Amino acid sequence: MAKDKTTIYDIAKTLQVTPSTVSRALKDHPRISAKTKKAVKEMASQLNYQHNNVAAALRSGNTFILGIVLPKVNRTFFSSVIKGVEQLVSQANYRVMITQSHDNFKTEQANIQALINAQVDGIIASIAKETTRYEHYQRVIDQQIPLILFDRVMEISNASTVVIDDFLGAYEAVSHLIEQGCRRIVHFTGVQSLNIYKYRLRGYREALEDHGIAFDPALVIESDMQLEDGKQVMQQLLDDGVDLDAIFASSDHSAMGAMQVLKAQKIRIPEEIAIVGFADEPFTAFVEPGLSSVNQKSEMMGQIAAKIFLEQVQFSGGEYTPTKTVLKPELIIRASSLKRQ
Amino acid sequence: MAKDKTTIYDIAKTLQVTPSTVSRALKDHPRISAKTKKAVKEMASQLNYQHNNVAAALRSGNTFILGIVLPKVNRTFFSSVIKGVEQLVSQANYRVMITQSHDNFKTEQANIQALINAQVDGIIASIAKETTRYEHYQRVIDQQIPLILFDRVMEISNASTVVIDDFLGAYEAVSHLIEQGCRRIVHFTGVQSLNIYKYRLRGYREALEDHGIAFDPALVIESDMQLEDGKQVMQQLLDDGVDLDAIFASSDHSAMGAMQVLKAQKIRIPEEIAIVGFADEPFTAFVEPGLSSVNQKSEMMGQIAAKIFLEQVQFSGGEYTPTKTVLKPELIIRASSLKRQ
DNA sequence: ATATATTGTGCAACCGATTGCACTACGATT
DNA sequence: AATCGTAGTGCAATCGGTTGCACAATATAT
Repeated sequence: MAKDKTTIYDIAKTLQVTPSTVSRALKDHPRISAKTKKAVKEMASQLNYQHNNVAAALRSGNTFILGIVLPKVNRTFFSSVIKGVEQLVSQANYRVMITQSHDNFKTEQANIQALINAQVDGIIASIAKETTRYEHYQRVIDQQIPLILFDRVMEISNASTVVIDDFLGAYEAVSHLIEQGCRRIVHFTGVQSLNIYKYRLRGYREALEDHGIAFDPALVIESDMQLEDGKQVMQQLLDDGVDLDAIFASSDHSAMGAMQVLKAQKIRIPEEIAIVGFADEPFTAFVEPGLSSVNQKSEMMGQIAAKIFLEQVQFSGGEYTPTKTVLKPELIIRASSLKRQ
Repeated sequence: MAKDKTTIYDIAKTLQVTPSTVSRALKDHPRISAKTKKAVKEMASQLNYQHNNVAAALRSGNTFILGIVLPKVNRTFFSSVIKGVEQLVSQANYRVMITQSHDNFKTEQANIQALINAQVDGIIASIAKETTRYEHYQRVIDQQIPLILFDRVMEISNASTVVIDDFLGAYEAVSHLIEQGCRRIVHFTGVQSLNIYKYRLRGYREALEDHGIAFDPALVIESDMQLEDGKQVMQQLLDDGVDLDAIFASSDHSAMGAMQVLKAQKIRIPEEIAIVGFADEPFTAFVEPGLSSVNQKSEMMGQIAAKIFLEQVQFSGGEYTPTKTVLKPELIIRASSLKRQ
């Protein structure tokens, strides 16, 4: 029946001590006697006291909230990153505030601003597809808030980054296709303002050239990389009669779209056209044939981002030097690209 | 180069006015002259002023944060609900703080507690599988924080609820299977402490009986409803030589697991065994054959939950009467359950 | 027994915005 | 000319913990 919220003043009054003592007792301050602590804690639970983080944050300057900005939470990659982040920061009593940009620039800006206003102790972000400017991220830095970018990153001074080696992931995927005997490999790529798509394209190109296959710009198709885009692009390729024997898609969803079109046309996968996606979404294992893909070490990415945050926030002296981490991706080979056993 | 954060005091000082005026000017208080407002706003942006929500929240009592507690964000159902919630509350300037219980009771408790401590203005939650007690939710009510439960709900006085008619969803799914000629329909169900599984089981049973088919408890199998569980259960059914011609699974993942086992065994779907899942996850459309499923109106559920929250929070007078909303699910029929055209 | 640590608690300022109330000035009303 | 209304701003308390510093009491060292 706790109608009015109880404060440390209420506890202090009934116990005939000062609020400072109550505050310290609740936080297990070493200078408070065991007896007082016990009394305070008992009274606190008796009065149904709930610690007010807002008041504490105002005075202490720490909200113990870590802000996260990413395109969409329902993408397995991003939700795994969140999981990794949560695992680490929760041990340090931080809470996570997740926001989605839905790949929209304005929304991303608004989210960042909201997190700044909320006085979060740090921000971990992966930038939206539409984003090409970064004043909002600069503002984070200006406010001395630790900023860690992952996967989709930008060059922002004083921001740390965690990425996988997209070049390598693509290089290995394409090399694998070449080893399977493919020669006319189409590449589905995304908006080139994002580092990830740019580097994967480079990996694709270099793998081809290293294997003596000429790079053909006509085989590189840029789209929004969703399921529908994959379908459309694939249909267009077929309609145009483009000669191809494999697809390396920079997203599993677009690969899936292509796969659906091919299956509808009774074109055999991987015999006629082999496919490799990117992200290793769980559904890649469900579909028929299983979709080969590049695993991005999402959970580890989150853990590392979180670790950097914790280090930076616990780092008191002087200027913190941002770090750049590059993880090694892993090619997962499934039936969609396996021509021979 | 804004090293020290600027406050309304800084603005006040340079403009030779009081902080009260600055505060009002920034919020477009009607009593402040247009000239002053303009001057204040210009100075604010010049000094790179960032509104401190924490201070405002302490004084005003509103954090403008809505807490969300759900099992996992990477389930399409839940992320769609989030989307629905965000759409509505963002218009009212609320922000959302998402937490995941991972279906774990302790984590759920901790999350709720953290949200209470963060002084959120309301909580929207869907309970974890493990949860059977609800003191933590009671605490939310005790603190006068609006509480809205969705999908997986419990009877908590003064909490509003938003659910779909799980009974009906199951009833229609099973009726559909019966119409397709199925008679020995296995039901995959989950932990019975959750309303959703309980009601779906009832719908299953009633549909059978209404069509003159005896309910056979041996055909109802309880599991954790993940992909692996579906596989195991299916394998067990085959090993046991259970006679069945259809499966109605209370989750798409378990249905998918069963599907994988059946396909591996070259058992034809839907000819030999028809399947219907529940949740209408996107992958149900990807797989072969397409998995029939029951759509839960997730986005609408989120919107309604948000609407209730906003109404309750804007409701000033007296006691708020909690509402119970029941949405109508929609059976999506795909190839996995379609024996005849 | 005296000097020095150590323990346990209180005092009071503070974090930064909000807001009810008071007050001035000036135009409108009668 | 006196009264009233209203626009525009200031005053000061407040939200609820936190924390540096002070200080008394007790413990330890010399």
